[in-house]
Amino acid sequence: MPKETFFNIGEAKRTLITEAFLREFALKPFDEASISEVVKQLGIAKGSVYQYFEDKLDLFLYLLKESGGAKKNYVGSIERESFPDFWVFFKALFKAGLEFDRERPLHSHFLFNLIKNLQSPTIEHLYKDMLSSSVLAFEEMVKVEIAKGLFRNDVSSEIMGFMLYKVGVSIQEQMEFKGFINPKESIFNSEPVYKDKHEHLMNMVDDYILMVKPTFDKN
Amino acid sequence: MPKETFFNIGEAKRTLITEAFLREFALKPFDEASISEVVKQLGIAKGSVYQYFEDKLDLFLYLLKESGGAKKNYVGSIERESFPDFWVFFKALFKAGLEFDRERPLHSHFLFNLIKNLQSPTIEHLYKDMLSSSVLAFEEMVKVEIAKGLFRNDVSSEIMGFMLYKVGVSIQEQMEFKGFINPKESIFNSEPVYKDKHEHLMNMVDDYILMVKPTFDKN
DNA sequence: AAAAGAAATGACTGGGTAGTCATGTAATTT
DNA sequence: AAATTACATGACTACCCAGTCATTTCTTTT
Repeated sequence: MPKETFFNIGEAKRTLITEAFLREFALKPFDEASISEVVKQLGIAKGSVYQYFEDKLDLFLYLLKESGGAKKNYVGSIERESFPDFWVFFKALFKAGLEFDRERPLHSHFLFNLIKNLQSPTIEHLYKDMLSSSVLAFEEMVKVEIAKGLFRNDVSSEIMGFMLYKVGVSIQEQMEFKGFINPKESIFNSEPVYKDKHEHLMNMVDDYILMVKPTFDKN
Repeated sequence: MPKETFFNIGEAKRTLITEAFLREFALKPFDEASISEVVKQLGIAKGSVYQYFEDKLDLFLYLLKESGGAKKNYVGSIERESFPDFWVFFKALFKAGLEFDRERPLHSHFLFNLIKNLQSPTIEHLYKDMLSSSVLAFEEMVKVEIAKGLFRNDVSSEIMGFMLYKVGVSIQEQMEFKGFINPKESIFNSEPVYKDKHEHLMNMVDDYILMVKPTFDKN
């Protein structure tokens, strides 16, 4: 948790600082991200950062919480019950993700790089927790569909949940792999990752759904 | 490429040095891996390393080539033609991977950590190349199956190839995620990652095949 | 206006790193 | 045995970093 100080300095400055660090941690793994460099960019003293935060990890966790919270505002309201079919629901999640990306590009960038970010030895332990919670969420979705009789029940929900999680990640990774999006460049230009690529992504999602439907659906 | 010197110092010493660095790069991302620490472990002078190699990257690339070559000796001989069915072939690849892991644990460790390893900013450019070649290999496999009329042709081979690659990776990741294997610990104990877990992995492979077959197979 | 409190500062500590190079030692050739 | 070549060494350079803290500057309260 940041110190009191950080919330007393006024929103304008707080935002400026937050955004600069979001950028830094979106570009580099935790251990490579440099506080010294960011304060140079910001034109503030390094000591100030330690008036606001306990240490580097505290700062990182703050950014993580902020970004996660911001994304929840977009994705959190989407409920399975509002959709007739899991895959329409699945698409809606991506659609919401795109809105998040458009309106909160820096938070989006930060979360985009999170998986790579967490590989740093110093915060390895966080990785397992994050992964677990993500995978578990997908596992729960799978269980619901199985209970509804819509997903097959001859494969364990653990494996299906993990696979479903991987499908979600793969879609984004393939967008990057194929050069349709360029996260690093987007951060540099302060643009959303999926700027002008909304349709492109949704098409990719459609392709993936078409492909993996038979792996999950009953019959 | 290592310098001449490295091949003049005798196999025993060369192996010792190689293995120590394989361990280091198996444990840490490129930028975190420390030459200083390894030479301390080895009890040799740091300067010696720079008699053998141009720089850190040269050393890393040597290890990469060695490990890749070693793995090819196990996996390279397996040909699709020898199997009636793609999935039997797919299983055979994993089976060969297990032999490699058993007999060349250090190389196996190194390659296991490679994906994480390559996230380091310094060698990011290598990442794309490595990923490309892996994905392309799977894409080619998919194309062959489509041509044979065994895989569906209503999804692009690019997406299917990428997915197939991801399936392979996911199997290993889930083994780790579920705690069935523990790479870090295995390195520490100088044991194969899949020691006593061959059957376990092959069962996981079977589960995955059962699950994803409908995504790839025609009908 | 004076005093008290809050925030900003940057030099400094202690730690780490990759890579260099002049010097020393060992092995090989003459 | 002398000369030459090959390898080994570790102190040293030049650079990073996170985090500290006494001091100064600004802001608010008295």
